[in-house]
Amino acid sequence: MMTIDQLAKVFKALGHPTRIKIVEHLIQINTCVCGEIVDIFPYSQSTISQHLKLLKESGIVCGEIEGPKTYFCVDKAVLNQIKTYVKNL
Amino acid sequence: MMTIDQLAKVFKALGHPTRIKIVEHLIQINTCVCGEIVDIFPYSQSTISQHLKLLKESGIVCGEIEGPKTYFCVDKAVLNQIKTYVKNL
DNA sequence: TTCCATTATCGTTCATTGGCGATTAACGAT
DNA sequence: ATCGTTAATCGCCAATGAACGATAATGGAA
Repeated sequence: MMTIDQLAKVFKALGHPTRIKIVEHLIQINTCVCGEIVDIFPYSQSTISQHLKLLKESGIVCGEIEGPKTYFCVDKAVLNQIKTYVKNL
Repeated sequence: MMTIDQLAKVFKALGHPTRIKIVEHLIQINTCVCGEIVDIFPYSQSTISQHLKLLKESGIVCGEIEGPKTYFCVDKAVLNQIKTYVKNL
């Protein structure tokens, strides 16, 4: 089970339109690199990188460094815990 | 359907442990006044009032003024929309 | 090894948040 | 009409967030 603090962190991470859209995109295409997200959104590379960092720190997203690239994806386990929590509210 | 911005607002409102607990409490007891919440949490009346204001502005909570008191409750319609959204993620 | 591509981090700026005490506003009861 | 109860608002402060450009760091390719 997630603690309230962990839950709050994830909700906080989702509390920004751009980050919601990033998560939706990650779910759709399963995995992608930072640059691809930068291309989609009208924000600078550093801003997107910062959003991804927040999402990672909350646990909802994980990133695997592979060479010079980092592959980001949604952590299904965490997502499922969020789903379960919200369902039982 | 809710817009991404509305969703983000609700998630942001839930992005604080105290506010999550307030919402959980409101769901359990259906409706209650501000003072009752102040009694439960170790924060001042003004702080709790501010949290409730944020929750109201996000739409997840509504408050009905009745005399000197305000009765707060969770907006089931909004909650259900959140549930639906999260389920379909 | 030198260059390019990719991402992370730093430093800055402005706005927002979270907490508090004090004050104000609104209403009921005396 | 005054007083007590209840909640909202104000002003303050320290901390965090969101955006940016610039810089650093890493690894592949030439």
